[in-house]
Amino acid sequence: MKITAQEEYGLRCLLQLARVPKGQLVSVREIAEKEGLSAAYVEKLLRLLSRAGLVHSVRGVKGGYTLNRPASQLTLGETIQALGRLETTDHICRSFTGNEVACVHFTNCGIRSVWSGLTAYIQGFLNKTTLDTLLDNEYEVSERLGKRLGVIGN
Amino acid sequence: MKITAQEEYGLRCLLQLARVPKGQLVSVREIAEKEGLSAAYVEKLLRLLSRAGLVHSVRGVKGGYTLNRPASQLTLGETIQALGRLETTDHICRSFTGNEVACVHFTNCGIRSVWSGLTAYIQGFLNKTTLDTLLDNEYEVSERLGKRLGVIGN
DNA sequence: CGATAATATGACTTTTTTGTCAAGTATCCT
DNA sequence: AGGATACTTGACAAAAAAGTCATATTATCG
Repeated sequence: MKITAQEEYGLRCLLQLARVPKGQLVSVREIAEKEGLSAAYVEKLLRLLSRAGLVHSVRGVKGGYTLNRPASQLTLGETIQALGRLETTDHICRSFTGNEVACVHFTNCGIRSVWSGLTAYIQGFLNKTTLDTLLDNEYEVSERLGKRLGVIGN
Repeated sequence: MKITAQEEYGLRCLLQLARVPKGQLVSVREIAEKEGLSAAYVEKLLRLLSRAGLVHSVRGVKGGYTLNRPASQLTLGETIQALGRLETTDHICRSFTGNEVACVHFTNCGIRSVWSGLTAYIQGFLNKTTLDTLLDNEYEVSERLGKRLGVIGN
């Protein structure tokens, strides 16, 4: 149960786009520099986000990427889905079949209902969280840091 | 954001132990057969659970594995922790540093508080769920299957 | 005691996920 | 037009996770 690299880094790249004024293009190179990632990798991540329809690109000199919708209308859920996919129970049952063709617990599984409850909740959480919220948090954090110094929190 | 193979299969092996009367030993071979996994793999998974103190083993002919505590006192949280670890925010910050030594958002991160909220909730969910609950679910499922046939549900 | 049936362990192989590269296409600017 | 700057893409390389193997150790039973 963990957050994958693609999810984490992809989200960060998306937030870089969310930080600039609406419609302004940001180049891969800029993002790569700000995030401390290679340009090639950022490119790959943005491609994933682009395929999912969260961002779009403009080619050529002065080109770059931009969000397709304002950050207030982009959810963490969609983002994760685009970058790594929060597995559905169905998906889990299909993946973990051991050496058999189908899961041995197919007709009688006590785990399934728990995973399905868990993923539904996580979905709820992620779908309710919009990207502008993350930026707001950020703002609050720097506010606090301005006053009392060095506290990291959890 | 997904359930890893170790978590899923490890949990299933643990449930095999939870299904037999208290103190009764179950051999790796038995579990492997019932779960459709290789004996070597089951061995590895049980070792993880054993290191974490959830089960213990008895060697030699007639040996096998058994739970250290009744299923009602074993939580999903502990199990996941033993098998794959639900990452803490701290852990996330340390892993995802890109090409830098430390995360570029270290002092001002809007993502961190969201991940930390999310993992805390998931923890809550997992820690409240005990293994006997999973077995109860299973029982209910087979009850239902006994009456009306073929329904899988999500 | 010796054969057998178990667990124990660390090294190894395979597969998946991460991340990079190189070659291509579009656009802008002079 | 031609050079520079950006995105596009699929193949490749590296690293991590999953899964296997060979060998050692322990206990029971005849």
